[in-house]
Amino acid sequence: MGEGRSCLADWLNPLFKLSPSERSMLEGLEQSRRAVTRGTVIRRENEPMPEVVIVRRGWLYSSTLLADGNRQIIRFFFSGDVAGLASAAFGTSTSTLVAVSDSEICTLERSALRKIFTGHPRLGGMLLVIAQLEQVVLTDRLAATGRLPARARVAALLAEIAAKLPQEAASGPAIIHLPLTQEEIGDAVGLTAVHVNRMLRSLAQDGYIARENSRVSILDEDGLRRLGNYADRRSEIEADWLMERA
Amino acid sequence: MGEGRSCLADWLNPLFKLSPSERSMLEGLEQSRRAVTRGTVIRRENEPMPEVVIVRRGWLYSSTLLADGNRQIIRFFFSGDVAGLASAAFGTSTSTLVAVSDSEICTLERSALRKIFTGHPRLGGMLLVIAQLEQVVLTDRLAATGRLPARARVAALLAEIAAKLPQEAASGPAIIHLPLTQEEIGDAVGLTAVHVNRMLRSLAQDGYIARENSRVSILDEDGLRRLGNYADRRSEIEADWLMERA
DNA sequence: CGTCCTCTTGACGGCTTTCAATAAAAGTGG
DNA sequence: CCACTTTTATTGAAAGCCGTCAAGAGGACG
Repeated sequence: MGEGRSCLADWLNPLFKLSPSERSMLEGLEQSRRAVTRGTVIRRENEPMPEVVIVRRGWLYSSTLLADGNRQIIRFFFSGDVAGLASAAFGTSTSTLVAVSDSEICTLERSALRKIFTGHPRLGGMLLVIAQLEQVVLTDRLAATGRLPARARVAALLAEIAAKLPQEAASGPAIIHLPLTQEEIGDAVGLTAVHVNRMLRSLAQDGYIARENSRVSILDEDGLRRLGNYADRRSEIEADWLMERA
Repeated sequence: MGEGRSCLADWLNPLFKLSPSERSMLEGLEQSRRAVTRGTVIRRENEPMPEVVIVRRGWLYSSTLLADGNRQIIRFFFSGDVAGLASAAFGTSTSTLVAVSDSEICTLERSALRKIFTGHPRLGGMLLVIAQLEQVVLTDRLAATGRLPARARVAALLAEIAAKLPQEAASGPAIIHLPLTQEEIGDAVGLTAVHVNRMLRSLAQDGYIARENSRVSILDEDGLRRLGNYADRRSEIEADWLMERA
């Protein structure tokens, strides 16, 4: 990772080979860091949202409330992810943003977007690429929610989290710390907490995972991916039209 | 609509007041028009996709296949919608694109994106705004699929189509021509064709709609919207950071 | 130590799917 | 334009998945 001063730059660089000026632009923008503790509500649905949020460290989710009071968790955000790009199009937040773990975020004024697009068109294009990646991931989630049975949906969620959450390097099976309640998992995949519990038990019985408190060992990551129809979309990005520096 | 030579420009102009040079740029890009008949597969999943597709007239949908053979219809595209922006980020199509009705589309080379971002940064920003709008709409669909019962999901779909499909101007209730099979409707909202049939009947019995063959009369559009938790996101766009011309 | 939240498990019920059969509509070839 | 075939729509019955309700256990926190 190189411990850059901009984690968005660290996220983009492997894909696009940022120029020094592009990198320094991003570093200049990611000024206002803020630490948030687990459970903190960073942004509430329908509140004014003047800034874009970038995750430096930790883990967030965004959710929305339906008229009947049900909640749907839209997606999770990990280190380097841009969490509030919707503010590019809407003045108010379209979803509630909550910290899953203790995290560090930084914010980026909307006006900075204009600077990016005018001063560094190629960075603007990258923002579009990011948006498209997010859209395809959302699409995968929609397909899973609409067409897969409960157990597969839970498997898909675990596969995604296992793939994106930085692991403590270790030899044995990957162990992820899951500070999500089963109700939150249910809100993410469209199930009740009770049924999430049953599906987790079922996945454990079949040897896909093992559980102890809020730690989950991923015993068969490939199996989870197959079950949940999971694809790593980030590795499929191919934006050659962006590669020539303008 | 003004019958401009670029329907993307017609789509954008009410929101952003395009400059003459921006408009002429878009008109220059939308060269290769093509007529497609109902049912035509414009792009197939995982095929190379070198272009962005814009809908000039008619109506498309995009879908994806899961490993178990199930299909999920992702979304519908209407006049002015940009159907293949994902090609900005991926070299291959992430979904299959099919014409619902006889339609006219035009395509835009990927290399044109670079011209847009470098020559007209503000247009680049608009593309990002479009992407965000699409994402929020997708989010609404995910919430409906994950959290609403069958009847409400069908209502949401009808509400969306009624809102976006250009109506034949008439005095009575809006009548939409629905050349979708009930299986396709089911693939869009995550239900079987059989159950879609029952839900349509139920909606008709309760006076929300009336049906005759493939025509659906929308008798209570507000009611459908309430049932389906439908929101017109396009009207919520607020991208003032884009308004100053660069 | 008590309270609250979360997890766990069982029993039951309802919504949705599956299976099946018929009717209606649309497409095809003569 | 008419038989013929294929697809789509419709409806009923039965089964299954998931939600609801309920009760108890285990932890976290004050």
